[in-house]
Amino acid sequence: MGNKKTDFFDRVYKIVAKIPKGKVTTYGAIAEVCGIRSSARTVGWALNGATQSGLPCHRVVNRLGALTGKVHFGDIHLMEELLRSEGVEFDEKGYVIMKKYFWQPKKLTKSRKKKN
DNA sequence: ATCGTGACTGGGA
DNA sequence: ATCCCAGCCACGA
Repeated sequence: MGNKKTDFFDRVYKIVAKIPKGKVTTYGAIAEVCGIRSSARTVGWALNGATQSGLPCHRVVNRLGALTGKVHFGDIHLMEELLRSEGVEFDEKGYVIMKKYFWQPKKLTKSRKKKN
């Protein structure tokens, strides 16, 4: 409805929830889909309250494929294990192989009233 | 109202 | 190659 900024958070949650299992996406990608291409930080801030929302925030990494969210997860090992259990592979640096597992979210069409 | 911070990103040195 | 700086948006104090 008329919500503006709050709607932004909702979009982030929606997108994160749509991340396919075994795939990951970046803050920047989500930000762009949300309409704030230039502010990936805000995405992380939104997820800050999403950790308890039951969203697969462990599938969200930075553009390098590093699990930066481990700070709020408490254990980076946990996040890595979660991704590994989904089939995601890491390189020697411990980064997700973005070239293989990066998932590009699609823009949320507001006009999806008909046809699904 | 302003100021500072942050789960980021890109470009420059 | 690595390190540093500036930009960006939203929120808490």
